[in-house]
Amino acid sequence: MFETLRTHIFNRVSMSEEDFNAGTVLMIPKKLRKRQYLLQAGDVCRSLAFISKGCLRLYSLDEVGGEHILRFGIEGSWMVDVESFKALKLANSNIDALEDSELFLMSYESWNKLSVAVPAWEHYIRDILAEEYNSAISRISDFMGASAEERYLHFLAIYPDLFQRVPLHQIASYLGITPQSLSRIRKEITERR
Amino acid sequence: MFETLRTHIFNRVSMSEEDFNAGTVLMIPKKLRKRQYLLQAGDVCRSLAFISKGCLRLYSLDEVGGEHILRFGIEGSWMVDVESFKALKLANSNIDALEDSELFLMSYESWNKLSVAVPAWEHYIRDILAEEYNSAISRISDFMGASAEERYLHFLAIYPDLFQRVPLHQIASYLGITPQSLSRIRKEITERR
DNA sequence: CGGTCTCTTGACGGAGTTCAAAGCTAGTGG
DNA sequence: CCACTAGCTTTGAACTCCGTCAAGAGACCG
Repeated sequence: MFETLRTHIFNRVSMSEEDFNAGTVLMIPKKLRKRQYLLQAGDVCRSLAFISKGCLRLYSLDEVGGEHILRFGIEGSWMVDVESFKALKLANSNIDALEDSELFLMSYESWNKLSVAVPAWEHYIRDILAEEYNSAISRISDFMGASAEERYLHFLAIYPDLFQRVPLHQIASYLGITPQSLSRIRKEITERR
Repeated sequence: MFETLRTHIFNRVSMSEEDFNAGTVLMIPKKLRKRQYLLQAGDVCRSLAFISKGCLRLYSLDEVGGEHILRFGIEGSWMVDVESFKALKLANSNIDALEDSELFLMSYESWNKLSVAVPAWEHYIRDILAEEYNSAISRISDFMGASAEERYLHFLAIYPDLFQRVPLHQIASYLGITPQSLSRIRKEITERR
């Protein structure tokens, strides 16, 4: 049941089997259907979510209703609106499922207890946060120095199978370009080889 | 001596005076002159740096030698190459001073001891990391949805006095545009009022 | 002073957007 | 099981923001 999570943790930090179980007993399984919200802007993000199967996106809306995908989450990654979860503030972002998905939720309260009781879990989550921070930084770096085509190629490197799983216009949104532009970039790439 | 740091911490987490001191005794003061490196790409980032006075920048270089400023740090903020510090890897980024600056350094070893011994410090740093993560996310959001002018206005809102302290071309680099474009944007803004 | 660093302005070009239309695909209900 | 519709993708044409190249004017410091 927790195999994906076990692998994810043990690859990163050393943790005893008991410590691992101390965390997993606090987790609640949840299934999400395609298009179903995990979090809607205006609500409070009360849980950390580990994705054991499927694909989610975190996105915000601009003044004219356009969606900006800030992050994809696939099996083996965590999803949370950090800003909202940290202080139980109202969220500015939305999280929904791009495929039927299976999650394990850990509530704010459970997480606070766990992080005090089991330092290994605190370290694990801090590690994840640092990783996410780094990938955010390299994405900023990408926006500053790379063309849309280069960003698309980086995306393919980071999420090798995602372009076959999610619609093109979602990927375009993640890259910060229009679907039309991404369509042309794809054409350009295939024509070159 | 540690007044800026004291304010910064006590605004964020509750911490006893003893816990606070347990951290500050581990910190080493350091002065940096304008243009002096705190970290050079290829070295390892072995310290967290709290800026009590001055201004630093963290930047990377692209293939053609262009500088991309990923972050400014002013008095009351922390500077570190997270990727390098986390696992003592070789850094891809540079950190240097834009003004004569005063720092307090906490070494990797000190930080590890402290975070185990004093959970309040661990929470504090985790909090900072989450804040930085959020500001990285909102910067990405900016690159996706906002024009260069809007990004400049956001920059002014976040760093109200920085545009008087650092050269225009550094700000342009932070915004991901050329100095020429920023010059024109500024002109445009002043002409409109 | 003289050189380096910084900022401004102009002309031109290109990457990506916007608007519009049409073809394609997949899901849904009759 | 087919037909229909909504969502997705592609393509074209015109336009726009910003980058590039180039030149010159201040400002600061040794």
